[in-house]
Amino acid sequence: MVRRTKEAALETRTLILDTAERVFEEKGVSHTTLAEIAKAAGLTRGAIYWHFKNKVDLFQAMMDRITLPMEHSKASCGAELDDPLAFVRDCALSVLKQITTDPQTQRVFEICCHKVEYVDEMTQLRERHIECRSEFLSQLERGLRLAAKRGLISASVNPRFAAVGLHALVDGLIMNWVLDPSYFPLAKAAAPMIDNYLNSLQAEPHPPAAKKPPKPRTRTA
Amino acid sequence: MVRRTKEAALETRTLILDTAERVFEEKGVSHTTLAEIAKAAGLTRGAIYWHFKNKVDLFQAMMDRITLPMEHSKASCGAELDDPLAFVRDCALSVLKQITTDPQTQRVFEICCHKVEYVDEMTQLRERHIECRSEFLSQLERGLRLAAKRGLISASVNPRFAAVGLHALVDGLIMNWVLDPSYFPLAKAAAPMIDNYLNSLQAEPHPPAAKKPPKPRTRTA
DNA sequence: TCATACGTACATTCTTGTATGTATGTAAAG
DNA sequence: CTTTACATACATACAAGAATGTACGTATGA
Repeated sequence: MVRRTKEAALETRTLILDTAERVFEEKGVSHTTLAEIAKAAGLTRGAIYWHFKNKVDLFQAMMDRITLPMEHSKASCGAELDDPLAFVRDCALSVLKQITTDPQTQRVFEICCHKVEYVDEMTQLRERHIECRSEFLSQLERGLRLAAKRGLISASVNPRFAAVGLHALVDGLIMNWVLDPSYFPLAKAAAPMIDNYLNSLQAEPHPPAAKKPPKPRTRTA
Repeated sequence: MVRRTKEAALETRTLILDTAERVFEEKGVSHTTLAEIAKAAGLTRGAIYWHFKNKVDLFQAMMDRITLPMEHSKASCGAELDDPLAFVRDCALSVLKQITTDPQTQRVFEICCHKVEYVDEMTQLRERHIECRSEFLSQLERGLRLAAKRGLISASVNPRFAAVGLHALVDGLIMNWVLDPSYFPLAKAAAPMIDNYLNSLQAEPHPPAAKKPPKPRTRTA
């Protein structure tokens, strides 16, 4: 079963990536051997070593299929000028939408959240994640700052921290849903939750919800 | 250098756990060999195998030092009756406080967030995490439900979803701060952010912040 | 004297990287 | 249009190291 044409080779490459995705999710990246991936794909290690330098290279390629499109999609945007809050809302909901609708995104998120250790060469992936977060945050902050300037949100909110909070909310929702999709219906609850957060930015600050807490208490996250 | 007394043996055990914490954080759990831990502790694998069954057992013991106290601290509580919102606020802030003040908690969080793969025997740790989350959520939901009954928050909010959102916010703040503590000053920003979220529950719902988004957009988290 | 608390030695089992084999597509030469 | 030569796309085989679990040795405290 030797494939020779360009297209067939690319099919093989894709098959390896798809298979790696499944095996990585099942066994974890570092507990997965290239022999396992090869066997699951009906190939041998030789095929994998032909298309990829080693396991890390294969993993990066697998990640790139998801992250590269996400990073490139931020090119064309000036829409925040029309309605800054709608822009911010759209930013938050679009990523939630992709997670809840695309199974491949779900698998890859599950892998990079719970099935890989960020050490050695994997640390660059972590730094890339940080960079992405930084850009995403800038988007939100820009929108919120514009909204503040136009009086769409309360003047008392710090756009930077509001953006950090919104991102934390989105991130937390994703993380907890990936951890267990039966936890709550993310697809349906996403929009109201985001809207609720954005509403809180429009409201004038209330008196603090609580006075000095009587005694510190410890809880688990 | 052979230690014999009970106390000395317990010291050795603690030394192993402390060392494992450091090495796990540096190299990742599955890339760390017991020989490395032993060497870093000035011992041999024999000592580790005496105190622990294997690497997984050692890891569990290391986790228990943090998680067991957190789980047991939920025993005595009826304080939510006085001021439910203060109770909720306290729940959220106490866990944030522990993370920002205790270096050991920071290390262990860093490990279980980015330096371990949840497969095989590690999956039970994941399920335990889910259980903890569930109980934490129940605490929040109970408090919010009580607050709703007393008219302390808007009747239009769903206590369950409000609790999920608050937990997602706390979780997201922790995750993003652990990922890079220089990202934002969690210790100082925590309280205002939580208060802002709780305020949003008191406010009557505004008209939606945005009408139909013009076109879907994709962003990275 | 016996259980404890380790250190040491060994056999076995993966896993990796690489070297090598091989069959097919492809393109230039005749 | 064939033949020849080379690159492609894999499969196979091999060597080397690393990690694990266990068996065993040993010295000390009770």
